[in-house]
Amino acid sequence: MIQLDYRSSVPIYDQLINGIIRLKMVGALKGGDSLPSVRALASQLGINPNTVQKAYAILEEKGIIYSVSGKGSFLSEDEKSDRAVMEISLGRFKEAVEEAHKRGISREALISAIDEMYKEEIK
Amino acid sequence: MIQLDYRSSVPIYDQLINGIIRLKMVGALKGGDSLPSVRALASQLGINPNTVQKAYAILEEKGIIYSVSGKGSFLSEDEKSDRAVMEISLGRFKEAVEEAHKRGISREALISAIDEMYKEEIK
DNA sequence: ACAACTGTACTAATCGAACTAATACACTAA
DNA sequence: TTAGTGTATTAGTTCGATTAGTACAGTTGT
Repeated sequence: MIQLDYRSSVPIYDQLINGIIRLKMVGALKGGDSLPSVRALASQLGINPNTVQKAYAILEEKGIIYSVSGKGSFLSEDEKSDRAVMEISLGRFKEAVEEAHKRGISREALISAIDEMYKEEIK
Repeated sequence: MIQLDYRSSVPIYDQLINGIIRLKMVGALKGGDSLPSVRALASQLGINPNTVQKAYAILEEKGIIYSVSGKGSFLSEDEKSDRAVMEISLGRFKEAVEEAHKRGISREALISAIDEMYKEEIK
């Protein structure tokens, strides 16, 4: 499920958005799957329904989910959605790369950091 | 100089900290160099002296600068400081790598993103 | 000694975004 | 009809960041 860190400065709705995107990236959620209702997810996580709705609204705006009044919210199935998800995930990484680049960190230092994280899979 | 984005959700004092670290990474500031006084930098940037002091206090805590009452604030010269700076810069990047890893993004996709940013230097 | 700087410390007030709370309405399905 | 869904709106709360003002101690140059 989605892990929330209430102490983090990252807004809850942002953590929700990231969580759902991640579940899709990992394959735990697929196109057409239904999401928990606004109220259900809110009570499950102990937060306000408005916060969930805000997250859903933003995800819908990005074309990653779609909502139908009276029925529920579902993950989009078109490939545009897939691209949006990858775009967002890579987008954050690119920001970090740009930041590192501005600081004069070498390409090799970055790749080392990556390999350190991915080493289990390299062998 | 240091660029501030007042619209950003990143606190001003954090932007200050990053800015100074970046100036050191790039070599614009070196060990022993004096920093602007708390009041001078504040008025130059149009912010409150307390905000600058907070940034300086945190930088001092990390060993990146040191302050002397009545004299001013200066960049540390020991290599421990250099390591701290690199640590912090790389630390943010590593977080991004971990995030991408959790999402199932491949090592190759990350390296492509890096090369895209560093392409001018590769040729 | 004095004036003009420096860093440091403290308290109070302000501001804004995030979040909560409560309610209402329209749609869908059993 | 009843119970679930999404959506919308308004008001209030909470908390961290920031500002504001003041004070004190050390340094430097005159």
